Amino acid sequence: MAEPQCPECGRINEVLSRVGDRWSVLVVISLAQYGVLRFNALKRHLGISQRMLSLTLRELERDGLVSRTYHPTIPPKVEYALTPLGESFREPVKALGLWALEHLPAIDAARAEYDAAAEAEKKTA
Amino acid sequence: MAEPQCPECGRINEVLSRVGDRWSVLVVISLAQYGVLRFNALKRHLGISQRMLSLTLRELERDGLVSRTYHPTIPPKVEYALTPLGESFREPVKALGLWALEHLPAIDAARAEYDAAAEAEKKTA
DNA sequence: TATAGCCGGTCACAAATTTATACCAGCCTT
DNA sequence: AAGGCTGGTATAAATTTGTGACCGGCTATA
Repeated sequence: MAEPQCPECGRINEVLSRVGDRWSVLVVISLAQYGVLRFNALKRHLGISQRMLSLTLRELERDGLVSRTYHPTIPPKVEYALTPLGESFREPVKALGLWALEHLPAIDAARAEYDAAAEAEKKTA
Repeated sequence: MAEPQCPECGRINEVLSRVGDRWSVLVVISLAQYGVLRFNALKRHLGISQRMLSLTLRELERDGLVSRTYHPTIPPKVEYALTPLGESFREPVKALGLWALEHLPAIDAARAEYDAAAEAEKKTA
């Protein structure tokens, strides 16, 4: 892949490839909603595999969006919460989520139409 | 992967997995900025591979966010632009892009700190 | 007392996705 | 005649993602 002509695109790309994947977005949404969540609570809530949750949380922690607190109780607890940087990510993420929920029907309709047209095309050919 | 306990997460996940990947976001940002762009202009602008641009544009077209106009001139031209649905996606995407540009330094700093701590940890162990 | 389960992970492996590379046909410039 | 531009596609390699088993330490159930 060549370098982008547009340097901003490179930088946006860079940060989106870090925190822009859908698991990260969903983790941030969930933490924003509940404040604090434990590992397995997140896992059940999102329907994510242990491995991906583990990786996603470590990356989010590394990027400073999420804090990890280990409680050496019995049984041990690990709590995850948003940092101030993570909180600042809530706004754009919320906007994205709302748009997603609002326009999902329109997208589904567009998809169906496109697929129907493609199908008709195929029969013509 | 199990079903999510949270049905909203499932639906947000669904739509984000369609239009939430970073190439789609960057294409929308670019089209929002320039209005109309040709295939190779987008390619050079974003630094994306031909294949991924081709796939991304076809998905965006299928989901009704982008329109594709073929001009059978010599040499042939293919122009891409945002549809009204795509236009409505500008706002949340712009918020995301701005957040990305604004907080990239903070993320880089958090990363550096995390990595330094991990490095120190390793030496201790 | 065995057996099973929750806790927060990790490990090895398989499957899916992304990327790089080469190629296509048609026309234009050098 | 050689190479470049147009908008792509085909193939293969590299990377990312997901699956299932396993870990030690504890507890509740039968």
